[in-house]
Amino acid sequence: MGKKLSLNDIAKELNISTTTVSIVLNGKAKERRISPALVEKVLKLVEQREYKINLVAKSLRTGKSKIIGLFVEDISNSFFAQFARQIEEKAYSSGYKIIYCSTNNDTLKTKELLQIFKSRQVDGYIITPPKGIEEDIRSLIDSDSPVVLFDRYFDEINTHYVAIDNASSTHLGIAHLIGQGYRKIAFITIISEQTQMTGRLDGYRKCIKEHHLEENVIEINRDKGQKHIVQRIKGFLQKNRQLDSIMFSTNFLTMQGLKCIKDLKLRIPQDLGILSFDDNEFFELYQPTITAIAQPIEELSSHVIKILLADLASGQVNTKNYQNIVVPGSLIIRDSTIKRVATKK
Amino acid sequence: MGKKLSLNDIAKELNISTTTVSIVLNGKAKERRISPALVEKVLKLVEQREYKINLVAKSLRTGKSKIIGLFVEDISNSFFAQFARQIEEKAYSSGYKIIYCSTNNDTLKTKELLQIFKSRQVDGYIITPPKGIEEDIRSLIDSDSPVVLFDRYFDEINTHYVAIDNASSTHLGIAHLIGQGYRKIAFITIISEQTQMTGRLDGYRKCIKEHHLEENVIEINRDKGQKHIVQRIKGFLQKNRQLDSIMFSTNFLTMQGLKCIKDLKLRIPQDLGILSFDDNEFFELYQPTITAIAQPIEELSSHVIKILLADLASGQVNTKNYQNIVVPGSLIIRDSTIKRVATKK
DNA sequence: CTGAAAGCGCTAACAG
DNA sequence: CTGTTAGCGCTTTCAG
Repeated sequence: MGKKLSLNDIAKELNISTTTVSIVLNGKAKERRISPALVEKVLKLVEQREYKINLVAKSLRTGKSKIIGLFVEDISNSFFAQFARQIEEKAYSSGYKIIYCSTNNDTLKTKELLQIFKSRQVDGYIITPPKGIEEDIRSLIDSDSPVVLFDRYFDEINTHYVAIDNASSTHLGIAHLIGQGYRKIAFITIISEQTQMTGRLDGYRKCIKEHHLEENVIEINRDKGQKHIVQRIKGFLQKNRQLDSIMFSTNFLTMQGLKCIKDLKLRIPQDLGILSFDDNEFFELYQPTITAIAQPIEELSSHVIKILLADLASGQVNTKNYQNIVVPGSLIIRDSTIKRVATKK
Repeated sequence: MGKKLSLNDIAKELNISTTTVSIVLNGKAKERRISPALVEKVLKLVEQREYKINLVAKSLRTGKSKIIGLFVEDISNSFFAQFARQIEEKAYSSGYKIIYCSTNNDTLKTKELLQIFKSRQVDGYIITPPKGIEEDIRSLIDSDSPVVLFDRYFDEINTHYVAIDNASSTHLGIAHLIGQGYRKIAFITIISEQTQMTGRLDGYRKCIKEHHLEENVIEINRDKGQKHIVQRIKGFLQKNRQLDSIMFSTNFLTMQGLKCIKDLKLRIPQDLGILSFDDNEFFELYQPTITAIAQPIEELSSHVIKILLADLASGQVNTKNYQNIVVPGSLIIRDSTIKRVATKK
């Protein structure tokens, strides 16, 4: 209760200057040659009085905060949640704290949030950018804040980024379907200009073309809500009975798709082979288990934090040498795409 | 690039004092009777120069931050993730930002984090507390920071809290099993002294006792990792073939349990009725669908934010009148506990 | 080996 | 109607 203890208070109590206390507390006693006896005394009183530094004042003075801002699209999505958790752990062990927020792919909200983080002197940023914030990213970099984009990026703007190779991973998946004898392969995705989505669509198209098959793509407006998505998928399935397999471009769509398939009483994989971009704990539990392209979250998060910490340590953005890291996804083959198990039991 | 613009800079440029600029920017022009002409001029320049306030300095001066700290046990758990997202939205629309972090139920980490938040002058706290931080919570309250505990609480300490009625909800679930003709009902839970867990166990015990049935509880050490959990559940199921149903005390355990049941090729609900505390998108998709106790996340988050904002608005903790809100869970009956569908097809 | 003094950018009394 | 002054709590030259 009452006033919080300040550096000054404890300095007064010892009849020394705040400077000295500050030096001791920042572990610079050696280099500033403070006598061990004094150091001892300071530390003791600090301990006793339970003095706690005021980080706001420190930030104001130093311009640093030891905080990394993490912007994910949606923290309630398991991919981002797991990513966030790993980043948090890794940052923590390097003395950085993470503060995160969901952008919901809302450009305006993201701009505001970015502004707030900036004026709180956040030291570095990890961002899954919504469209239209290229300028804000650039201005961040211009003001010497390290930024690593994640999951998606902008072709027109030079930054560090870490992402999965969406095209080749999708290609891998479609090739697997074809290898299993599927020929009428649809691709269900959301309307998006973002690289992670266009990459997936490109991978599908490329593979289909290479095998001289027919494209069948449906792009759904995600903003219209879950009901709309389910309706679209269901309608699509009903009107395209000739399809023998489907690839969903995200986790989320796969879940909705499975609901539809269940409602329509289609059998997997006999009536329909199913492949999901993004893995998920459920998919190995579902009956049948669902084949998926898994993103190496651990690897992605390691890259991201490594790049960011390097820039943070060097005190400046490594403009000469932007890291653009693209890692392959891995195909986890399960029962939903294996025709030969179709007739088991 | 270069120095950031400060209040002072823009004041100088207009040959007025920083005070005036500050007043204008804080919307107090009217009450301080600043001339509309001047206000206009200030606003215009601020716009033009893209001046952005330094919130760190503001916080240092005012002692406030317009930030709420949200401590959840694990952000990658869907229950907490959804909760976090709702809180975020609600706080946002009241001018507060959320910064969140996962405690992982780690007392030490939580203490550290709490300290950091405190010294960053976070205005209010929403916490799912790990054990052993009673004192820290108390000290927070003593320093006049509003705190709302969530999901669990401490009997010995007076605070606001919002939680589900664990005992009655579990009781409801067990009664449902009994109503369906199940008699040998086991309860699989984790070792924990926390109220949310003890409450669930109590509810089970009470209901079993009322019906003169035999208790069968297994408590698993969660800290030993996922493998250990699976082993324990599997071993338990193998050694207790007489069981006709199981209630899992959390989402997470249910998922692991379903894996075991699948491996052991037990049929749900014929061989084993399954009931989960905590619902989950997957449970309505699984074959068979899984009966669950759902927590009303929307309701919980509304209560939490309302209580917190009230204290925040009043500028002090409402010590006279702590809100202790306990809401009932709802039983969502699906196929996993319905014996009569056992022989379908 | 230690301290004085300046100042980070902002706001709030109090004076005009 | 507007400005002066002081100070939030800390770090950092620079001078002894």
